[in-house]
Amino acid sequence: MFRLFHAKFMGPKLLPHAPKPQTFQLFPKCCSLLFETTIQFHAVSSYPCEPFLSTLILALKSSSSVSYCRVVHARVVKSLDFRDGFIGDQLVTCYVSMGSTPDAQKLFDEMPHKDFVSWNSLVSGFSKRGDLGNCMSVFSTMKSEMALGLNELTLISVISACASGKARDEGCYLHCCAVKLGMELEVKLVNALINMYGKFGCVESAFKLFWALAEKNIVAWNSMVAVWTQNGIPDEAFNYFNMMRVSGLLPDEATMVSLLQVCEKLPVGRLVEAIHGVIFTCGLDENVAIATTLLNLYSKLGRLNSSHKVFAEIRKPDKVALTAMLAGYAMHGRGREAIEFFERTVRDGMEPDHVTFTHLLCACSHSGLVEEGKCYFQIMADVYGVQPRLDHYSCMVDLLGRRGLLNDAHKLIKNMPIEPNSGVWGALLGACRVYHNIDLGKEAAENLIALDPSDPRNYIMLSNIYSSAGLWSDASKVRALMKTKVLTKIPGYSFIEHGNKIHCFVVDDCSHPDSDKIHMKLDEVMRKIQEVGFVSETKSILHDVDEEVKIDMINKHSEKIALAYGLLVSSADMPIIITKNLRICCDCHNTAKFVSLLEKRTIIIRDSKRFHHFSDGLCSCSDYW
DNA sequence: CTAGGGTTAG
Repeated sequence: MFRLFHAKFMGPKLLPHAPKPQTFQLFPKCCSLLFETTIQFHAVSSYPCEPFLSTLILALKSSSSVSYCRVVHARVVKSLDFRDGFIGDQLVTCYVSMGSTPDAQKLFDEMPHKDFVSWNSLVSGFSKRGDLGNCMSVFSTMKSEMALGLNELTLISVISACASGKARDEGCYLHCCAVKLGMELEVKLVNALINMYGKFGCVESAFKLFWALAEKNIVAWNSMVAVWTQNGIPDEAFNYFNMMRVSGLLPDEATMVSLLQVCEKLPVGRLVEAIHGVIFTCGLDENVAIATTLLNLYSKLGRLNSSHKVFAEIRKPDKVALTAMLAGYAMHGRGREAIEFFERTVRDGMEPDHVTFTHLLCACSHSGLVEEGKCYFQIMADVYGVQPRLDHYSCMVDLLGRRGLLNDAHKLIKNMPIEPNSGVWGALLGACRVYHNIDLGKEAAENLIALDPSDPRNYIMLSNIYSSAGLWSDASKVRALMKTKVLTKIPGYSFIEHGNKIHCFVVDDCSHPDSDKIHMKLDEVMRKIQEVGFVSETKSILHDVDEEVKIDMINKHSEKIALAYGLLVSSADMPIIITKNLRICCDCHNTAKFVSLLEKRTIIIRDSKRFHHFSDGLCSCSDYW
């Protein structure tokens, strides 16, 4: 009976139709049924059926159930020995990927004939879970126990673990190992090293390794494009992309994803459109990963409509794509739409995870949907089994803080089961600034400074809090402290794209060729809006100077200059899109509202936090930001 | 019929 089943299931002719692991994932019931059937077959027959078991184990991997793993394990122990080693390796991989380290270690220790694959199953398992400690310790045991020396693939696994774990010393040590073993020209290994050095910020080392490679394949080129991207050097990323094309290689998924990510740092819409074109010519327009990156990028560049279009063309959006769309709504302050989208996709079978909830909560907070946010925070754990992480707490503190529920936010932080990070305290501080709560603001700022004493923004914010309360001497003490630590304020920049160029302005900027015209336009606009009731909001100015001087200072903010330039050069039917590296201030926010009404223009300002769409005197953020 | 992670997406 079993023979028949076995032959039918695994027979060579029918093999292409044999269920793949993914199938089991989709049909958990099928999966468990299959387990039961197998166990029964085994009960009546001791026929060794390794291939069948290995298929089963593949299914196990996607079931993420340790108990199923143990059931199969028990059967294996009963009916087979480990002479082959094959099943044992598979089971080790299973246990490790499920996070059941003791099971994996125990089985591994019991296996009599460990080969490279056995060792590597363990090493790569730990590496994949980001468990650098176990990964390294297994690696060193392996190194001392295996007389044969080390295998290239094992090294690659450990190198990857160091890359994601930011373990510099270990990483350099592994590079030495590789050199010692004469593997410094093996493409796969070198690519892993390039990636690692890129993650460490050692662009130079990555560069040297790449150019020493005799055979530069597509992955090597992609790795270098990624290195430039991750280290914020867009020019070189494009440069390497072009060199890659000259060398005759066709860009693939990874190339395009990295290249698109470079554009995130650049406020250049036109460039994205050009890359979008390349994606089409390379026949990559149906690729989900690329489409997701593109969707995300358009959102970040202020073009939610374009995001929408890209999303609509994804034939079968996966969880990542759906979350990217949700993030788009959140980023643009479309709370209601985000909730509707979330509910709809969950109804259609999406299983939300911690990232999904981060964006959903973020959407609630940016739209002031306090009750909804609280509710989702609750059911996230209760219904979906997603335990709140730091990001979720930041969102919740932000949500409560925006509404002025500062004590609730403070209580939430105090009751956190995990140590709050800068995101959490930063959210509280932001709220304290808006609602002028000095005591809590001080506490938040002090915690922030303790967490990162080298970040100038924390001092600036503390100083801001004191200034807005009129406590000038405290404010100047903080600024003096900054000076002794040689910390300087990050200057604010505003960018605007026009005529194939990016125009960048700082505060009180007069360096633009058309500077005179821009400042005349700015004066004109400010006068116009003051005539219809605009009043300057100078609370955020931290210096102890006369009101008039303050107004003069605030009127020279970089976003106002960029806005004046936008009004000067762009056609009336186009939105004015401005990018700012810091948060927009209250006064500039008000200015944009008035200008959108008086000049009948759509103004989109992307600051370091989010987007503001101004039209008809209103902002999409409903003054929550 | 089967085996071990080079790059990239929320």
